[in-house]
Amino acid sequence: MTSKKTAPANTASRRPARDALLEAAARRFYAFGLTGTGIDTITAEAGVAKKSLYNNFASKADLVTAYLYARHEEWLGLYRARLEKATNPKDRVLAVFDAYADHADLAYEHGFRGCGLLNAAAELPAGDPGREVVRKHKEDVEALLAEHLAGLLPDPADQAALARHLAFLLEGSMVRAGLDGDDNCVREARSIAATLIGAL
Amino acid sequence: MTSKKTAPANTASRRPARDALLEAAARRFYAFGLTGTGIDTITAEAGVAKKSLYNNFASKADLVTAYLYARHEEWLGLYRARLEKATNPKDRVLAVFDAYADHADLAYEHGFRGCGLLNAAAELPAGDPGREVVRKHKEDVEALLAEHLAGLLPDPADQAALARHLAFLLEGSMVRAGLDGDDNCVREARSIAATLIGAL
DNA sequence: ATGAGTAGGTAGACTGGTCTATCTACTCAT
DNA sequence: ATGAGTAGATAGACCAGTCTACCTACTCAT
Repeated sequence: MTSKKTAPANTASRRPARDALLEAAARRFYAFGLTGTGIDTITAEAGVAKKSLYNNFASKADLVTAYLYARHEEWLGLYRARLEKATNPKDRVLAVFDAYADHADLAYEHGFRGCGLLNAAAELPAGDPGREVVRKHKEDVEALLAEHLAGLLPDPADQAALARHLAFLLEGSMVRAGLDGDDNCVREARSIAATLIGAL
Repeated sequence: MTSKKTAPANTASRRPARDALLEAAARRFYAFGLTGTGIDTITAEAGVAKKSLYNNFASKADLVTAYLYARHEEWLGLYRARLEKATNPKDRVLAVFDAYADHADLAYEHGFRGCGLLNAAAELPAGDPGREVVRKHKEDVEALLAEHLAGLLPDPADQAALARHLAFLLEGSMVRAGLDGDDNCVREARSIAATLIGAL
């Protein structure tokens, strides 16, 4: 009775090349930059044929875009996990800061270098569509802050203003954390944010 | 007689290759990144022989380091000009923000892309000495803030804490400004900072 | 159940071009 | 005649991307 798929075992044994590629690309792109990482390095690290890269992605630029989206999703996963544990508006705001710290704490075998999306954007020239993806991500994060602030501040203008303040604070701390190679700055920013919200 | 130098006209007409190189490198590195800019592009834009590059700099990495220091100095110049016009501690703090906005307003023929030092650091791998130069610059900026805050806050611990808060705010706004392509975020951060200081 | 087709994988040669860096040979002002 | 510049050839590594040739697992019609 072949109506039941025996496939799962097989598909598991041969891991889709796309996943291996994306994972290797993420590691290398984060650690050594977009331009600093060659196609051959990625296929070698993924243990995959070069043909497989071009079967799954139209070009290196396409792989870069996929990396950008994957990193955004990765952060969202971290954030959602933190959000579940938050029981009040204040903790939900701080969950955004926690997710950033969590992202910084992921085991980076070649060292922590700050926000991967920002680092990627830094390599892209002014009009590049990839920069737009990153801009969007940062706006999403700010919107999340504003949303949770709605539970603490009645006036939408106040919500937006404080969300912006917190977004700048968080972003700046992440930059400095990347330069330091650890997440201390982000934790400091979290506590500044907590004070700011606590005063409401 | 040749005792009187006719040189000035000559030295002016034949501008030192080093300066032309540094200027071209600054433009290209900022707009297209460190790795994204080749040596040939730089010498061509500088209108200089390749040999002249290697007469004046040991390697491309050496040129990158010179670029990093030059950018730091450029910002310092902008800051000092703003500082001269400030007559009280509050305005001196805000002069730091103004200098960032001024840096953003320099005519970038290929578009504004945020802090050049940060963008450069984003391309350098974790242990690279260039990252240390950038880290140092950001710490200097924070120290400047703390220094001016001393005229507003008696407790050194309070000065340091607020300096950090303002430094994160400023840095984060610069990042977002770079993503947007204009300096609006930095101006917003300045006004948030003004409110924060005004409340003292 | 078998056998052909299909989808997606492997290894690696190859093209055309770019990268950093070195080097030769010439010019010119002091 | 020396030092700093010019133009440009050259070396050797590396780049993105294409391509041939082969392999393996799964699907499905017979």
